[in-house]
Amino acid sequence: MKTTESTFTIKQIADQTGVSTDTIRYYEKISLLPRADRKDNRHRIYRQKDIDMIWLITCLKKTGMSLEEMRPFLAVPTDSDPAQYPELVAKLKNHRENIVSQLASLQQIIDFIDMKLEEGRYRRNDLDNL
Amino acid sequence: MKTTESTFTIKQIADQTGVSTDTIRYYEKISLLPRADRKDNRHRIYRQKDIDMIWLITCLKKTGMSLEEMRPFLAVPTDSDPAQYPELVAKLKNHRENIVSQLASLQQIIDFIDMKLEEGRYRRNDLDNL
DNA sequence: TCTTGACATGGAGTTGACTCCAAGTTATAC
DNA sequence: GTATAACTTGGAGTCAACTCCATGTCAAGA
Repeated sequence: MKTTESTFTIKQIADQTGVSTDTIRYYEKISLLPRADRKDNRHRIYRQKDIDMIWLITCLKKTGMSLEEMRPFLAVPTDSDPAQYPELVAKLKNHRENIVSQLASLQQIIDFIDMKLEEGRYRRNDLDNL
Repeated sequence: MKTTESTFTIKQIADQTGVSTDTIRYYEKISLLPRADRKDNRHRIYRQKDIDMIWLITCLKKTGMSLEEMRPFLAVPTDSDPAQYPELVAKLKNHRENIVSQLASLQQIIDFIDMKLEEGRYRRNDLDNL
């Protein structure tokens, strides 16, 4: 009872994800993305899971992860049992810690911004309170 | 009743902040940091506020902000009234929004990691739940 | 059939952010 | 007084991550 999954062109997923077609092809070239399926005319075709993967890349990028560092994360089959990949589990845990401490830093910056924005009466050593 | 503030060498603040001396000089060269005061022997001297500023740079960098983008943030005198800088207030508000949405994305990744780590029984379409 | 447009490929060029280097200065240790 | 170490400067080199370009293919419309 499998419904036919809708497919997209490279331009369409570029528009959807905000990542340029050149960049998507670049990600494929460096094997960050798997080689996309092709139509008879050699044009790439994409499915929802490809969009998810590009979204994950942009999201990890925002956390300061380099393309090289995120390779192992992208290599996990999305329907797999993580217990099968102990090294990856360690990496995930480690990056989780990085993100958590980053969250704390971000929160501090937001606090600083809020203080700057909302309280003109604090005139001294705002940065000290970071 | 002003106590003499302690000063540091470039090497010392490099060690304290985890930013290399070359990078600190580079930040000064591109005027991201103000020109540091010099001793008689032309060596740079730093104070606590300089360390705070470098800390702020690394923190903003982690939020995905480029060096160029953070210039206006660094230009605020730390003892100033933000109401005097309406453009900066707008930029701060805008970046605050960016960070908040980034926090949400990070939280989603953490949820994804936790799911991967803690629940081997979810075998299908984990990414769909992002 | 000819043109147009969206795609393909390989490779060169660009940009931001360092990172390294050579040559010079100054203070301290021997 | 000379060697060593810690700094100075200007500028060149490196690297990741694109971004652009020339050239070519293919399908559809006039």
